[in-house]
Order: sequence, then C-alpha cells, then structure tokens
Amino acid sequence: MNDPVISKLECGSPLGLADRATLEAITASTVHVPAHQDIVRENEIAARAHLLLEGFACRYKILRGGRRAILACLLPGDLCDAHDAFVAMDHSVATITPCVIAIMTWAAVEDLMTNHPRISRALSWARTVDESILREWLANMGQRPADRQLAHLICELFARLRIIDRVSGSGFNFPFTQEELGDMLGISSVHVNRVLQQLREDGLIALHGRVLTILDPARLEQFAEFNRNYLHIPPRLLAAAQDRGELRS
Amino acid sequence: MNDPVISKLECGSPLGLADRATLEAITASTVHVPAHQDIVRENEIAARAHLLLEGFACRYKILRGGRRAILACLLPGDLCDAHDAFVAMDHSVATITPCVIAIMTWAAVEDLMTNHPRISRALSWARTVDESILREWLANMGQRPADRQLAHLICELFARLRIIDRVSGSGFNFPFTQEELGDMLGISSVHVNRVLQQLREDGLIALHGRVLTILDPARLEQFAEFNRNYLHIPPRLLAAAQDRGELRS
DNA sequence: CGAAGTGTTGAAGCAAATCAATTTTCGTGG
DNA sequence: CCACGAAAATTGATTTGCTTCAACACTTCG
Repeated sequence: MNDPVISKLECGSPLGLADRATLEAITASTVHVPAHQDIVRENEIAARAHLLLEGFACRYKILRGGRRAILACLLPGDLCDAHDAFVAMDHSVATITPCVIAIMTWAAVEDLMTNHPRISRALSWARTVDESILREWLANMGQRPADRQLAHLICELFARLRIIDRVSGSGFNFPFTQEELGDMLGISSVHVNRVLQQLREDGLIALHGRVLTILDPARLEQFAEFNRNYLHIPPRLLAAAQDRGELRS
Repeated sequence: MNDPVISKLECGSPLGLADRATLEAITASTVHVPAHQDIVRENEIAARAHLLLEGFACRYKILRGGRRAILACLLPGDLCDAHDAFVAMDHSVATITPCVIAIMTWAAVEDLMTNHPRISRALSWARTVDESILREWLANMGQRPADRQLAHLICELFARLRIIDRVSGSGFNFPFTQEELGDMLGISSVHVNRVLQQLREDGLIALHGRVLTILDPARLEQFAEFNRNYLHIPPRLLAAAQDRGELRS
C-alpha cells in the first residue's frame, strides 16, 4: 500500500527525494488505535501532533442533549489536530475504524515548516483544503435536501480517497454506520436509511458489506451538485487522472 | 474609533510598539466599498489581500437553484481572502454594509509572517479561530432548531464585536436583513421573522432600527448553548473583561 | 449460540418551507 | 420635506421533509 501522506502532500506541492525521506522517517514509528476511541479530546492541548496513516476517523462535538455532530471525516494522510499547537481543542477526534497513526512532536512539525519549504507549502495547502471542505459541508449539508447531501458526501469521499489511492475502480471502503452518517449530515439514522435506499433504487450507488460502488458517477455528481474545485486538486494531477480515463470533462 | 486590526490581533498575541506601527502603516491607505458588492469572487485568485477595517461583510456561495449560502460573517479586523495566496477562491466575499478595507500585496503579508513573529503568531491564531467558527457553525446551525441557531449567532457576533470594541453595553450594530440571516442559518426568511419575534417576546433581545440589544445575556447564552471556548479568546483578556464587570462566571 | 449492534419498515407528529397577500420601512429624487 | 417606488418585514394558510417512536429482522462476533 502506498504512503498516503506522500500522495496527499504531493497534491499540495511536488516533493523532492529528501522531502519523501523526511516524511517516511516521520511515519515510520506508528501506533495502532482500535475503532471508536478518542485520539484527541475537547479542551485538551494536544501534547503531540497525530497523523492518520490508515483507517477512518472523525472530528466531532457532543451537543447538549447528547446529540453528536460529526464535523469532519479524516482519511489516511490527514492531520488530526488543529494545525496550530498550543491552542486548546474545541472539538474531539475519534477513530471510526481501527486506525494506524504516527505521533510526532510539535517541534518536528515546526522543523518541517521552517526547514522543508516544499513540505511546508504542502501542509499549508492541506490546511486550506480542510477549511474549504468545512465550508462546503456548511453550504451543502446546511441548505439542501438529505438525498443530495448524502450524494455529495459520497462524491467527496471518493475524490479524496482517490488522491491517496484508496479506491478500486469506482468502489471504495465505506465503513460508516447509518447513525454515523446521520451525525455527519445532521439527519436521523432512520432517514439515512431511507435516503440510501433511494440512491440504490435510482441506480446511483451499490452498497455491499462495507464497500460502496458508484454505479453512475456522472449522474451522482450531477444529482449532488458536486464540483471538485473546493478540494483544490491541482490541474497537473487532474490531467494525469484524465489520461488514465478516470474523469470526464 | 480604535483600530480593529490591532485589537483583534492582540487577542492572538501581545504586540509590541513596532508591531503596532507596522500594522498602522498597512491600514493607513484604505478603500471604501459600497454595500452589497463583491470584494473577491469565486474561482479568482485574489491578486492582493483584503483586510476589513469597517463594516460587515460575508463569505458566500451561490448554489444551484439560485439559493445563497452565507458561510461566514466578516467583521472589522478580519481578513477577507483565503489565508493562502495563489489558491483559487472556492467562494465569494461580499460587503453587507458599506465597508472600509485595506488592500495589501501578498508580499507584504509574507513579510509580516517572516519578519514579525508576534504578528505572525497572531495571524496564525486568527486563522485557527476562523476554522473553529466554521466548525461551530456546522455543529450549531446544522443540528439544532432555528430559534437556538439564531440565538447562537447573536451571542457569537456580540462576543466577536466586543473584542474589537464595537459594542455599547449589551447593544450592537446588527445590519442584516432577515433574508441574509436566513442564508446564514439555512432557514427561510419567513421563519427568521417568526423566530426573531419569539426571541423578542421571550425578553431575550430587543431590535430597534439596526441596533440589537441583548436584554438577558445569561438566559440567551443558556438558550443558545453558547460556549465561548471556540473563539479562543485568551484568559488574560477574559480576566480584563471580568474586572470591568462585563462577564459572569 | 446468544446478545448486542445495525439495518429496515410503518405510522404519527412536527418544525420549517412555501405560497401569497399586506403593511411597514427606507432610499431617492422631485 | 414630502411623495413615490422598492425593499423589507409581517401575517396567515397550506404543504412537506424529516423526526420520533416502535417493532422487527438481520449481522456480526465473542
């Protein structure tokens, strides 16, 4: 399996051999975390930085009444903490599946930012994309019917997983329970169930076991009003994907 | 009127005299922009950075069907662009009221980041807070009834305006139309109207002209489930406000 | 093999949308 | 300063997407 950190950061800035070696050294020592366990907790100041290498995790808050809001979906290659050290977390981060993470000191992150300009540029890009995804969630999850919300989430996950080479054809690992999906979209799990069925009946997706397959990517994106611009994937990578016949238009 | 940029950045890091002078020089040359006009447009790469000095602005996207999603509310002292240069905007920024902005080159921003460590730290803090506000909007505007959403927005605006000294007592300038409020919260303007009336009937707020007064701050915050942690206002400033009797607890 | 978690289905209720009409406020020019 | 038109706010009636509650079936796994 390829290195998701390098694949992802390559999206933000082309890296040199030395950069790759530096990143590989950082991600060499890993920790395994079981599913459904907190990695960082609200109100804490994370002592070290956590880099997700394998598995799915999420940012979340518990609201009054016990309701949980999932604010972001973290995939391999994503940084779990605030990008800023020394600021108390305003939310928690938890694993969804069993995960592999790399733990690094803030000094090491600082070193990357000051002494490795290409990595620094890539990390800055990653932060910009995180912010951008947050805005897209706010727009799309806040203003549109549940079926389009869910379709949009599926399109986004597919696009993000493809960057780190975690898709096979138009299928990918989709380990979320319907309750988790509901917490991401702000709808009840019962409604998630009905909306998922509708997307299947409409021939847009198939879902077997924990593998989701997009049956009709063009129609799904159209239905979801998905526009990948907000992911800020550079043209050079889109062109490469086009050459491999993975994209239309 | 005090300088909102300095007041705000002081929140992120104490500044020295030289820092203040640098910032004052930057904000010396200003541009006036009428209400309801775009400052930065989606898909453009902003040639220069825009710093809001006076007035209210917003980040927004137009969705299919002509619906508008307002993704953030910009107040004096806020940076209008992505914090990153050279990345295409994934949304637009427009004025709500007439605004005064300072326009600076990206080189000047770069210089602040590299040669003025305290300003750099403060800008980084500001970015963290922007991201944090986005998450709070996602959680609170996505998962809760409209009346609490609106109450929460009011609490947030009050807290942010107080930092830059734009409040008098518990009243502040509230120039939004009900349609704009609806676009922020993802609800219809008709419903905004009914919810506003309810908050008034409940004795939580008063709204005359374009001035909103919080009649019962404690009850409003309680009702809104507002917890100011996510604004990352440092204890040293909260303590100062407490001394002035502006805060409970 | 049993228990807990997850997914599925139906029925009833509700918060908010939509549609539509009316009043109030505001901005602008005469 | 007033008159006018446009924008914004208000109100009522109707509809609907989604929630909630509840029961039941299916997995998964210890």
